[in-house]
Amino acid sequence: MTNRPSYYITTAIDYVNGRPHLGHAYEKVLTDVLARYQRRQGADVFFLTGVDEHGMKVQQSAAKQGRQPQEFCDEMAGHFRALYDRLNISYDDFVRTTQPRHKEVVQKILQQLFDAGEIYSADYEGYYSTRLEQFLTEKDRVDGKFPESFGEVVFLQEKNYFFKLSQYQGWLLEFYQNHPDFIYPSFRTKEVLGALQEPIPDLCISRPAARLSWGIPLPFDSEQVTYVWFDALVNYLSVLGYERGQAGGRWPAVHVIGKDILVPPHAIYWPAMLKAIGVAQPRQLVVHGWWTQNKEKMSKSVGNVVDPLELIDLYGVDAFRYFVMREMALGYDADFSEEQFKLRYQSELGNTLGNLVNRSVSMIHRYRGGVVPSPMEPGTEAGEGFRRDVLESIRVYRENMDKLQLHVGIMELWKGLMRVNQFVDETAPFKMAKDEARRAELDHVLHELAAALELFAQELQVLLPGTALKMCEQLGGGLQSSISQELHWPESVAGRHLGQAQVLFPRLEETPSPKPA
RNA sequence: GGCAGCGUAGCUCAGCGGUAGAGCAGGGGACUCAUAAGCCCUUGGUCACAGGUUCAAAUCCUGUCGCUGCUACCA
Repeated sequence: MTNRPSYYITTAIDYVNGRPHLGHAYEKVLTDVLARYQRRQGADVFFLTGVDEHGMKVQQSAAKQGRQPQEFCDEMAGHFRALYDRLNISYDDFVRTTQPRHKEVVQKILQQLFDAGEIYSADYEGYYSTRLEQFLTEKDRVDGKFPESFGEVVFLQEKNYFFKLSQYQGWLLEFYQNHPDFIYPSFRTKEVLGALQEPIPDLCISRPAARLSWGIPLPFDSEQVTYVWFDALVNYLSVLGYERGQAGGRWPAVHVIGKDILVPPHAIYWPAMLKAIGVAQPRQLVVHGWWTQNKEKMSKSVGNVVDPLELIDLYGVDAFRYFVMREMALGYDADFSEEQFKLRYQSELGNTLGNLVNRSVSMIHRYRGGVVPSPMEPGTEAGEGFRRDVLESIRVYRENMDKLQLHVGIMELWKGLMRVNQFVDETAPFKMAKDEARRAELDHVLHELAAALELFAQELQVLLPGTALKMCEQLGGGLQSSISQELHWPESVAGRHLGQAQVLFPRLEETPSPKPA
């Protein structure tokens, strides 16, 4: 047993029908940063990500390639997992909806609800497009006819199962009125409340197995397979284990999702489902926005989809993590442009951070043989000011992280780094080095530099885990997995033997023009 | 149509009741430890527009315009 607070955080599970893109990568980095941040705060973090593998599109894609759905899923899941490993995502578990542990929980929940009379069967009839594999509504008609794009349209009558969602409308309304901070950013709550103004119909949760075979069979009707939400959403519970009304010990979760799956799935279906099975509501929904590319919507048809792997190959994992966290205000949309990426890389990572580490480590090597000297006794007013400014930037960074204002927090941290660069110039250790009489002063300045960098390295392991590790190697120390309550100036760096100076973020070469040898 | 978010320096954004801010980009300067990096100074905004509340409004209220998004009986 531990007395550390539990923190269960999840990403949306990605649908394996397509390759992962920038949006997928962003969401996982975001969740990873929050998870790592909480771990440093001392929380007992459990971080879940994974993939959604059932459904018509997967069934069709597999068939198109003449393969079994499971085989197809195995390959696609591999792509996602490979990307997340590449991104240094510190997930504790990777769920796949085709895993037995998941199917078992889905069936338990369906059976529980069926037994409780929360699920009923009904016949549905309507026009159905065989080409799109979906039912059509009257508004799909153009001039009284279904357009050519639907292909053959037939009138179908079939049996389906429904979840009594409509009876939770009043409860949902009240829930959101009483929990204005359940969704971050809170303005999204208004969208949910808006949706709840209209009557919500019961939720169809099944498909005849004859039409859709790639899914989890209903435990009470083998002719039917459950459809989308009772499969996908349940992943959040299934990895924790579930017995009637009893979620695993790490529940409730913080769900990180995109704005596209807030209403209705995560804001309406999921709370109602949890309520129906007697499980507590999630702790919070963190809803992020979308990336555009040079102000245009990213889409496969426009051909402006950004491949995260390409960027990582070119600039490194940490540069990618930095950019997506720094550029997007959590909850809002942001624009992706490689120009902007390069600017931030060069200026903020290369110059402000990388060069600072490099110049500091180099000076300690050059002037003190790579051993961090001891500071002077009670610092001067100016020296105290430096410490105070650095600590303040970290304090404000954390304050903003706590409020999920990640990009603001990062800006604050960089203000601190700039303060250190400023310190180098105002104390000019390279001038002190030429004057033997200023030996103690130089010792002090070099110590303060190492101490400041030590502080930043420890903070940066959340955002830039690889870089933080490199910084620690150069500083002759190691990463601390969790933080102490009070921020304090690390005098313990005195006496450390530094590692070799190494460039963290190499300058980007100009447009490669062939140079004569 | 309903609702929401945004509209602050060339660009990206912070500020959200008390004399307009940061980073980048542009211009100038002093330095040399360092990835021709860093530091200092500087150009640049009637805080979309119009009303209102207030001793005082980017900051609160109303309206207008612009951009974006969500939503309008897919079982």
